[in-house]
Formats: sequence, C-alpha cells, structure tokens
Amino acid sequence: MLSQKAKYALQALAYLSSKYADGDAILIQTIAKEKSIPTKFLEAILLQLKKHTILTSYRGRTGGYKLTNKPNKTNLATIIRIIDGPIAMLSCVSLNFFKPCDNCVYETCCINPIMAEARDATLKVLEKRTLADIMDKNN
Amino acid sequence: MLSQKAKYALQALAYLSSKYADGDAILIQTIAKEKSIPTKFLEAILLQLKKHTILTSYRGRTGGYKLTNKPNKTNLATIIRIIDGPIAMLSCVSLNFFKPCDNCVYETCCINPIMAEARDATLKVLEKRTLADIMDKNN
DNA sequence: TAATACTATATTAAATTAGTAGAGTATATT
DNA sequence: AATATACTCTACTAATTTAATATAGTATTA
Repeated sequence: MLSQKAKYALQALAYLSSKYADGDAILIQTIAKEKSIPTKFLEAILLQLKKHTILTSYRGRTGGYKLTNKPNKTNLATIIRIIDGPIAMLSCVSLNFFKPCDNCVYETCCINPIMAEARDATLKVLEKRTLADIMDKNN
Repeated sequence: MLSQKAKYALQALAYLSSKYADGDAILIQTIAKEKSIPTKFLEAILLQLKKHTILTSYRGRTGGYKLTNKPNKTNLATIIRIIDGPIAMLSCVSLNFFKPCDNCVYETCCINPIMAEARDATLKVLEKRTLADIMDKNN
C-alpha cells in the first residue's frame, strides 16, 4: 500500500499537472486547501519532489511550485520511488533500492524470481503511466 | 514491500511444500531452525495460516504442521493477503480489503483507475504462481 | 523595507512491526 | 493413568515508521 505521504504527493501533482499549461507557479497553500492536505506536511513533500527535480520552486512574493517538465514526461514509478522507496515486494529484487535479504541466499532462493516477475508486471504499468494520466480533469 | 512476517510465511511454506509428498506433519521447531525464523514468531504465523485453512495441525506427541492441499493448489496472492492484507496500492481499489479514501471522491479520482490497473498486473502474477513454484528444491 | 513564500531542523503522538513470555490445552506414547 | 511433547492463546514490549506540528531562518519582489 502507498503511504499517506505518497497519496498526497500524487494528489498534489495531479493538481499541478492540471495547472501546468498556465505556466504560473502555484502556492503550497493553494494546493493544500484544494486537496485537503495539511500544509506543513505538504511543504515537506513538495520539497522532496523538488530535490528530485520533479518540481521547480520560486521564493518570495510571486513564489510557488510548478512542474519542471510536461506532465507526460514524469511517470508514476518515479514519484512512488521518491516518496515511498522500493516498488518491488522484496528488497533483494529491487532495481533502485537493492539490499540482500538477511536470512536467505539469493542464488538458491525460489521466492525472488517470482517477486521479480511481479515487480516487472507492476512497473510495466507504473512506468507507462504519467502525471498526464492522473491529472485533474477540469469539469 | 512484504513484511518480515510475510517473508517468513513464504519461507516456511516453501519448506513445508518440499516435504508435502512425505505426508508427515513437521514440527514448528524444525521449520524455525531450518529457515532461521524465531520460533515463537513462527508459531503465530503458522497459526494464522491454519485459521485460513492453508495449514492443518496435529497436537501432541506426533504433532506438527502440514499443508492442507497440494502445493500447486495455493497461490501466492492468497498467502500475502492473509499475512499482509491488501495487494493493491490504494485501499479504494482493493478487491479483498476495500475501504474508501479519506480525502477524495472515488468517482472523480483520476489516480485509482491506474492503481487498479497496477493491481491487476500484480495479481496476474501472484494468482498464477503457487507454492509449487517457490518450493525448496532439494539439491 | 516589509510582506510573502519557500527552506531547514527539531520534536512528537500514534500506529505498526517484530519479537518475547508464560500459561493453557490436546494427544500419543509409556 | 501419567507424562512428555507440541500446538494454542493472551498479554506484553521495544524499536521503528508514519503522519504530522512547531519554530526559526532565508530569499525575493512589490
């Protein structure tokens, strides 16, 4: 399951995606209110996304956040990894957060090949889908 | 990511599957030692699997645990759900543990269709694969 | 220069995870 | 019938993670 933090991140990005065409930076406040996300918590989330270059920020009077790239350029696997870490069900088959298991030998383990298969199936969806797919439709 | 508990469950079941043909019940102790799992913790896990009819137990002198059905009759999604709960990334698209999200409306949410798609991709693997696939190969 | 808005660090309450302790119950041998 | 063995049940606990909150600081622009 995604953490609440990851859900908030996706919701915030869905909102920012729908505003992307306008070109303006959006206030944290605005996103927080619009998406019912605790403001200070959202600040931390957006900062994290900025550090991973997903978002670009502007300080001062006319400040705010906006997407660095077009919504269709950022896939969902990237976002989930930034906020929640591994997508795989076992760290020993994680592509981006590999860590061997404590109590089994990778080479003879019969579980990890299946988990690699599951990971690939999940990634096929999450890497294909982008912020353009989850973007708020203004209707 | 799977919990440590779920990993232990799969490892214990991989062991029990490899012994299934013998027909004998296996001691918790034996599984715990063989798989390096804390005994008392494993007891709780096996009990949980028994309550969900995956395992059958025998008490007393010649007691122990064994699989209720042939290894190829139990798929991995079933086990993971028993131990860790939902497989879906959002509770609002969980087939077995459905619970609406707090801060969004299911019908207009643009995130959940993608998460349903990811869930289906994962399930396609985990429902196809069974204990026979993760069973310890005796070599 | 003052108001605005992002940035950084520290703290905290609640929940979850991983594991432990100990008493209780059933059963097959002796 | 006694007893050792092995599963069962309830309660507890330490460590970690999650979901926030608080406060002070820095940058920018009208």
